[in-house]
Amino acid sequence: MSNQAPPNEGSMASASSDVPTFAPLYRQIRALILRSLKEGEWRPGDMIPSETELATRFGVSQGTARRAIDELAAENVLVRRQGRGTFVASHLQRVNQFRFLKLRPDGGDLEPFSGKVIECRRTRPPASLARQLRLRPGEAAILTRRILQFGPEDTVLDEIWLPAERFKGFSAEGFESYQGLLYGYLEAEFGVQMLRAEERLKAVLAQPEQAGPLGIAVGAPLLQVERVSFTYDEQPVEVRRGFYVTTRHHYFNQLG
Amino acid sequence: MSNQAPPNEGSMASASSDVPTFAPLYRQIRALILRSLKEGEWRPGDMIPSETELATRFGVSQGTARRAIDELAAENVLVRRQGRGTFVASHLQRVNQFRFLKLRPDGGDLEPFSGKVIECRRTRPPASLARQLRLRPGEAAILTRRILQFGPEDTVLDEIWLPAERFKGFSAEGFESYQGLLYGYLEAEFGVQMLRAEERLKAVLAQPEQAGPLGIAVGAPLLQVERVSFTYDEQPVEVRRGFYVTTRHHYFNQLG
DNA sequence: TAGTGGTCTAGACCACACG
DNA sequence: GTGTGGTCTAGACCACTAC
Repeated sequence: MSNQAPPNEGSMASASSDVPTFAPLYRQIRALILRSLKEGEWRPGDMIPSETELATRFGVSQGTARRAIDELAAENVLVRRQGRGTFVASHLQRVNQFRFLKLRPDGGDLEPFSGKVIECRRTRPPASLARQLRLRPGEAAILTRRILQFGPEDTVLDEIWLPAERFKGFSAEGFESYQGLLYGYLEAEFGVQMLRAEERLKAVLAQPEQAGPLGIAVGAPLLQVERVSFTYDEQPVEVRRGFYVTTRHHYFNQLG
Repeated sequence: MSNQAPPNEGSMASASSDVPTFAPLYRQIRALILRSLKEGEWRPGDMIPSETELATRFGVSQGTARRAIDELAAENVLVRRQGRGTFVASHLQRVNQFRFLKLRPDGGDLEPFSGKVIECRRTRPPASLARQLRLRPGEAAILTRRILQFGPEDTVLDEIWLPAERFKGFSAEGFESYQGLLYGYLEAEFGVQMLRAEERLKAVLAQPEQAGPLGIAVGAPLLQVERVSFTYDEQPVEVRRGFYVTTRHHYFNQLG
C-alpha cells in the first residue's frame, strides 16, 4: 500500500463488502479481525497472528494493525501479553470471572462463589422477553433459575432467559459443571462469546418467589438487576433478572 | 532528543523530581500535563497548547505528546475537538451533566433535573467519614442534604459530606445557583475538578429520615448509593450517601 | 489560508518470554 | 537466540475549523 493512502482505498476495503468502506483503515482492519473471531478462525484462549503477520495479511503497516488490536484489547475482546503474543479473551480465564459480576462482600476481597441450578426448562417466553432477545414469533426460550452462594450464604437468585435455538443441548448439568460460570459454559460448548451487557437496577421488596429460594423474609429489600447481554454485532443473546441480597454485600461500580 | 532514547533519560525526566523516573516517556509527559492542570495553568474549558507545542516544550516527538494526550482524553480529563484544539474537560459542559449520575427514567430519554437544598451546615463528621475524606483529627466537614427532582417527582435524597477547609465559603445559595450541578459549583468556585468516583449500592427500606423528605412511605424500598469521589492524585474530596426512589427510574450501568 | 487534530507509514530499539 | 509486544521518532498527508 502506498505511503500516503487516499482516505479509503485500502486494498481490502473494496475487496470485502460487509466492512464499512468509509472509515479509517485501522477500523476496517478491526472489523476484519472481528469477522475472523466471529467466524471462529481463532477461538477463545487462542493466540492470534502477530502484529506484523496481520499487517502483511491485510496489506497495511504494522502500526495500523497495532492500532486495530489496541482497540480490541481496550474492549476486552483481545488480551495482549508482552513477549508472548495476543490472545482471544476467554470467560474461563481467572481474570474474567468477575468482569460481569459486580457484587462484592462489604468488607474485604472478592469471594469465591458457587452456583446451584434450581430450575431449567424450555418454555415460551413472555412477549417482552421475546422482543428483547429478538426471537422470531413462536420461537422458544430456555429458562434457568439458579442460586449463587458467596461463602455459605445464598446471595443471588438469577432468572436467566436464552434463545433455545442457539443453545440446543443446554442443560442444568452442563451449566453446573462450569461452576456457575454461565459465559464460560456458553463459550466452550456453544461458541457464543459474551462481549458486553447493560444492567438496570432497582430496589424492590422480596416476593414469596424470591424469598423462598433465598431463605429470607417476604418484604425484605432486594437489589433487582436486569441484564441484557450481547455478543458480536450487538446481538442480544441473554436476558437475566437477578435478585441480590445486599445485607453483607454490595454492587460496586466505578464512575469515570 | 536522540531518536532511540534509552529507556528513561528524557530531558525532563531527570529535571522534575515528582514525576516517576522509570516509566515510559508518554507517561512522564502525561504526569507533567496533569501537574499543569492541577496547578491551574490551564483551567476547565481552556484550550491547552497544541500537540506540537507540547512536544517542543517537553522535548519529545509529537507522537509521544499525542499519546499522553490520548490517555488523558480517554479518562475524560481532556477533550479533543478536531480542527479546534484540545480542551480541559468541565463539569459545566452539557455532555458531562450525566457522567456521574446513572439514574434514568424507565422509559425514554434522559430527563432534566433540579436540585433543592434542605440542609447545609458545618459539623463534625463521624469517624468513618473523617477517615474516608482523610481529614486531620478534629477537622470539620460540611454536610449538605438535598433533593433531586426528575420532572415533578422527588427521586433522590443526597447526603453530601465535604472537607470544610477545602471548601471555605460553600453555601446552599451558591450550590443551588448551579442548578444541582455540585461538581460544576466545586470546579468553578473552588477549583476542584472531580475526576473519578466509586459507588457501592444496596437495597434498603426507607427510614423516617428518608421517607419524610422524599414523600414516600416508611418501609418502601430504596436504592442506597454510597459514593466516594476523587480529584487529582487520587485524593478523596467528597463522600455522599444517596437514596434513590426506583419506582419509575433505574440505575443504569454498562458492563464491558 | 493557516492551524488544529486524525491517520498512516517506515524504521529503530527496548523489554519480556520461552526454548 | 528468536519472536513477541511496547516505545519512540520523523515525516507525510487528510479532515475539520476559523478567520
